[in-house]
Amino acid sequence: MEKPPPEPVVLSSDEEDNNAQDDRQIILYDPTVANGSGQLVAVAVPESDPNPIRVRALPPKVLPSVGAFTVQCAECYKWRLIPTKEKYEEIREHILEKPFSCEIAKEWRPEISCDDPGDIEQDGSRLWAIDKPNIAQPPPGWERELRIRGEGSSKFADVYYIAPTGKRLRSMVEVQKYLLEHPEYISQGVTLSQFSFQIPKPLQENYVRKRTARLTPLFGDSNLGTSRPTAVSPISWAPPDDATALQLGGPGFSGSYTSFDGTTPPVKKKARSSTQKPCNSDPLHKQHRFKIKGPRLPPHDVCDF
DNA sequence: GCCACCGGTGGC
DNA sequence: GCCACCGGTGGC
Repeated sequence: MEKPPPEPVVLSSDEEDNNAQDDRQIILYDPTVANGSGQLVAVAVPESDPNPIRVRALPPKVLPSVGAFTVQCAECYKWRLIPTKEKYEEIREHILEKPFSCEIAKEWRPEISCDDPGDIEQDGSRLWAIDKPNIAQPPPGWERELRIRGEGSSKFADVYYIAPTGKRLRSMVEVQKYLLEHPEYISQGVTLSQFSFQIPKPLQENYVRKRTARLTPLFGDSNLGTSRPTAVSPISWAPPDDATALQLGGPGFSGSYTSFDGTTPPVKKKARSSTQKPCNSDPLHKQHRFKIKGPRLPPHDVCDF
């Protein structure tokens, strides 16, 4: 085959970590747009944090966050960093009809061209995730916020819309309710079509914990209370191994892709004190942390604008 | 008391 | 398997 169909949207994020210089990133690209004109979009650092490189002072939490926005040129396939989140959203909104190219980047980098080296590469130092194309820009005054969850979560990320009043909305249902309660926005022209809670998909397959198998009727079914003593046998599940991670090189990928380093577990797995599961629904995952130990790549700080 | 974050499931 | 939704709670 010739050139792998390019990908559309990419997003990268830096992971902040207090004591570890773990800068992974998330980059998103959209394979669905692979119809010839591929382009990738990357996420840029939120204006609030002009200094993405540095780690926030105290947050003990430390979650990965979007560190940069990038988009792939449909012609040369190189990644171009997008200067702002707004610009990124603008590009992403029409990425299908209007593929991105280095030409467009001239808007903020007059000198740039396909002859220049890419701004960023997939080198394993960051997490990459595939963003969805054509997501409407948020209404004026509103902000669409993407929060990356920690590794091992049940979901990769969450999207929130921040209303002009500061109210955070986390689903279409909430948006609709909010709009109904604040007709002024509706009269301003705000509609549901301007919202999308689609989240990007991490390239690293194991970043998100697989959903625990629906009840496996191994030992009778939901036997409330009457759990068999013998029941739990962690063997039933085969953890993925490095091999899995490698296959990420995936389709349409130029350049090798390495899985993230498994050095610091951003994973927090705190056992929810009160909630004890009826029947050990998920022995495995909680016990053994299967981290992929990839060759830790040399710290490469890519995007830092 | 609030809310950022996470888990988990119902429904497709 | 994926996604939308939302309950619960730990930590402030």
